[in-house]
Amino acid sequence: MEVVRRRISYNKLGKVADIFSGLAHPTRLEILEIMEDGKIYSVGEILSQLEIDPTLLTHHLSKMKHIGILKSAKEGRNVYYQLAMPEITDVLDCIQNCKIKH
Amino acid sequence: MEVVRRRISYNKLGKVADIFSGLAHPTRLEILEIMEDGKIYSVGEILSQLEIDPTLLTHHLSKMKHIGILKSAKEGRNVYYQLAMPEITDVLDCIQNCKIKH
DNA sequence: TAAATACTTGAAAACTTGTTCAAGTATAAA
DNA sequence: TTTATACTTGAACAAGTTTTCAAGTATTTA
Repeated sequence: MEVVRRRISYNKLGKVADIFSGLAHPTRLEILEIMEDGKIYSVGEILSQLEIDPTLLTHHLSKMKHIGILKSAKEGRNVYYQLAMPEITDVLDCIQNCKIKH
Repeated sequence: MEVVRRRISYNKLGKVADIFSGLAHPTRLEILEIMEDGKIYSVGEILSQLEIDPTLLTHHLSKMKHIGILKSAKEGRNVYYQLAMPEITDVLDCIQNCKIKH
């Protein structure tokens, strides 16, 4: 059997895998569900929609920011987060349409 | 700020997150790159294209099978794997087109 | 029937991630 | 200026994942 020429380097696959890791948690998907409209949300606004500890939310948000899924800006005493990878909304639409047995 | 009605249950988000976990490893993405043509591949054929230990490949394949990304069938002394979620090829196309800084 | 091939199993070790806790910083309001 | 609000930090622990190792099974070939 012939060896297939690799189209994507292992290194790039690693970066893509990191993005998938960023999506591989139900709370982070909930956060993306809130943010998928592309609007800006403060941590407090996100917090008010999730039943989760503020510290844990910060950890999830900073992970998503570090991966490049979200970006943030401080204004006064609030920190505002926003989607930084709008392509991800397509992935979310796909999830909304897809039928998973539950 | 009004509380948004959740469109997807936490439970379903958990299942979606499991699928993303299945994609969250460079070797598993390499496997999908091989399998994205929808054809059937034996473990040995996959092995010949990856520099990886057979045991580790089995572990990755069985994880992907368990999540529902792949399916398998035994024939003689070979085991053949195949994509079970063809939607995933769209995701791979998307990765191929997407520009990640490296 | 014995040996080789193709793959799997399950447990242990090594590593990574998720969660909680106790404190810390920056800004705004009293 | 003290106090409250909004959020972050980092360390400690728990939980999960990846990798390796030492067998093990099923099927075919010799």
